[in-house]
Amino acid sequence: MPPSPARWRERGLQELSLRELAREVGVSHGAPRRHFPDRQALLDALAEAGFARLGAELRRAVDGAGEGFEARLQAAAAAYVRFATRDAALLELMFAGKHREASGKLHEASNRAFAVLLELIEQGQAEGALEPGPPERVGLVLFATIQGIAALVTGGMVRADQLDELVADAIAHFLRGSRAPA
Amino acid sequence: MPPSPARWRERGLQELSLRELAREVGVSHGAPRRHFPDRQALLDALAEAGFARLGAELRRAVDGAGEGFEARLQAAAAAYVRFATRDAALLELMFAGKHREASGKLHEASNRAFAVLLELIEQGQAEGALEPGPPERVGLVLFATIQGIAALVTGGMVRADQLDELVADAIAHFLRGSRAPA
DNA sequence: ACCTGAACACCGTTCAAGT
DNA sequence: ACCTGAACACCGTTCAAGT
Repeated sequence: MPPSPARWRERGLQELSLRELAREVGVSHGAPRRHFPDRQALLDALAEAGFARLGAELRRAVDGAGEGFEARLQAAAAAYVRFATRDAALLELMFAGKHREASGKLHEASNRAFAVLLELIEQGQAEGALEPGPPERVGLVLFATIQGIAALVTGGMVRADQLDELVADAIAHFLRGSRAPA
Repeated sequence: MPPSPARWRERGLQELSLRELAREVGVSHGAPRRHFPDRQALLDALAEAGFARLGAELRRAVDGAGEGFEARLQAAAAAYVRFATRDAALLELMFAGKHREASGKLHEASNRAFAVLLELIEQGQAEGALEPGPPERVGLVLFATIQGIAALVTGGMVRADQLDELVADAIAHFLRGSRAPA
């Protein structure tokens, strides 16, 4: 029995088969080659679409969370982790793409998605909740933490229903460590 | 040209081929089946060995860092991230194994490796550097951060030479957030 | 311009047969 | 007990041929 389409979402976009895809669309196995020169090109296109969707979800979360920095940060982190756990295979693909010298268009798509987070960091700095400095650098530990939480969930070390609480804990912990030790 | 064995280490243990492996060892392609019933069994065995090595490296790092909690924590975090970036493909395999209901032996191996970190958390709690509570829970955000940093490096978003500084920053930040707000 | 379908070199897995 | 090698059903990729 071939892996159902749903299996690709939850775990293992790597094992997506071009031939099976073509079969499902009802076209010959050579046809996709006209649109995607090779298998990797298809995966890159999926990753690019993934970044666009991630960016849109982050934007929506931030915009819907009011004006306060902390609420916006919580919302963004929750949205990111939700995306990461719902589409773990896709996120893996998106990161793997960056790793092997992102194809340019892929890199742009990624930058657009992360722009939302950088704006958020800048707001936090303006409000004095985060230390000053280049936003990319200041946000790095924060982003690593969020990404790591997502990894714990997709890795099965944390149950999905503990997710929101863990994210809230992590954000609160992070902000506590960011306050000037005045 | 077949992927060289070195390629498996750095990126993509998933694409390890049983047939190629057998060819390199100079044995027929059916032979490995006697030792590993299927491909996943081989990957599980590799993951199990990976946990054993990770545990040993963590133990060595902690033991070689003196008695102080903070120095030990820094050493353990650095060792973990070093392992994660040097053998990214192996770590991915180790986590993927946990995800699909670890085969028992794999779970045990993982627990042995992480026992080093739990002991460390307990020391931190005893010294008052970390909040009280179940070590598994207290260490979760910390572990997520370390794991996330490793992901940033293997994902190419942070250069390897920035790694040590980033880890030190993250640990310092975390400990600052852990102090009682007295 | 786009699709088809045979062909090639690879897989993992199964299994009868050898020693 | 362990290995061999043919067989089966799958891949990705290439390419001449069709419309």
